[in-house]
Amino acid sequence: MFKGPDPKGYQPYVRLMTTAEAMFQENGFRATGINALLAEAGVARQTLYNHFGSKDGLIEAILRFKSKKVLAWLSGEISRRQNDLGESRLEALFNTFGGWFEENDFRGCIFARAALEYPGPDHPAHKIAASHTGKLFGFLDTFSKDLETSMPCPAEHLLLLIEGATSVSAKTGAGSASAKRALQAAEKLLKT
Amino acid sequence: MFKGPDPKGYQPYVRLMTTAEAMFQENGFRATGINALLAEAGVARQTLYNHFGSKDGLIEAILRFKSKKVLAWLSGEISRRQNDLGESRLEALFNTFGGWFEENDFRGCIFARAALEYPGPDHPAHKIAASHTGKLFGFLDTFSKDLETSMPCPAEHLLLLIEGATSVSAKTGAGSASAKRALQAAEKLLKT
DNA sequence: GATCAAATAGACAGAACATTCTTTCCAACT
DNA sequence: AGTTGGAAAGAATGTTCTGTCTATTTGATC
Repeated sequence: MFKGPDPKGYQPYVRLMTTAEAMFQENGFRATGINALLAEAGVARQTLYNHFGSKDGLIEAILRFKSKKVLAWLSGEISRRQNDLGESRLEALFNTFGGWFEENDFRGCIFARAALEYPGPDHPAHKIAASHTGKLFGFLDTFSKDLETSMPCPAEHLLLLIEGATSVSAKTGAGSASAKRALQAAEKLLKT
Repeated sequence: MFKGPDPKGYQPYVRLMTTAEAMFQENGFRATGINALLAEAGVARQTLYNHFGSKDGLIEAILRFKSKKVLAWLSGEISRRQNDLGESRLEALFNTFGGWFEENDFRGCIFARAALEYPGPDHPAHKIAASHTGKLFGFLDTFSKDLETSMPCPAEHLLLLIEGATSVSAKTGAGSASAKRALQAAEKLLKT
């Protein structure tokens, strides 16, 4: 195993982040022990505490990181689908989520999990989950500005449909089917 | 503390169930330890294992019990709101959920939590969560039969909106506001 | 070559965890 | 009166958990 300071800069930090992201994603926060995490990442125990202070600190870092990553991925993927696949804006939005649901390692939304594993509204992880939902709403709000429609509050409705599809997929493994239904509903609402 | 066999029949079993329901609801499954649970219920350790075999067994029992309870409560509450408050069927449906979101001890849906705390699709708890979603869909399906509409697949859309509102409320504490939005969307979809 | 910061290995503490076990106790039934 | 079954109480199991501490090693910098 590797020893000494990192020649390339932040390898242990990065390895920690990526494995934590993967393991929290796969099994949840409480179910993922520090020991297993460190073994998987090939990182020393102290390194974790030097960087993050505690397991909770690591969780917060992961959630903050993920929030940015998700929003960036979202707008990128939407553009990509519009350009490469010729999908409409709305199609691209829901199909992006549909594609996510179809991934074979899909285990639900990490922010929903954070909010439910730490249900106290004052818990840092819960707060980040709430804040991410706010940012997603903001994204949908500007997203729906370009959407020519007389729909009264498009972002609210889009958020509901997306969250619903995500939740249903996480529970039943319905995959992209629920995203298709959500798209159907959104299209109907748009034409109002 | 109480001793000996139960004069009224199943008090320890019942106390176990009710406290487990409350504590799993409040803090989650993994976060709720057996010791705290037993202390809160005032029940002996062995009694739990005699009745349920394991903590997982207790969790399964709670989820199965809750599934029936929720569906019964749902139809009861809908009828009540129609009769007592003069709400329409659709209003009653969403306002029932809205009322739930407003409860001060609302911490999200216990089935969503089960599915996310035990994300493996083969885990018993996850399966029960999936099955409950199926039953909720069934309920919405018969519910929407009486709903005169040309809406193509009403139950699917209603499920998406309800799940969405529940998920958003659990994360942001939006309360009944998200239920109102969902109702708004459902009404729009209905008129199609 | 010496120094310094960062990472490693691993022991360790202390708590919490689920589960098993034994013993005691009491109420109901025979 | 004696037996039985369910429950209580709590000790003991072994595991896992987070977090701390120490000592060592490494690579980069001066």
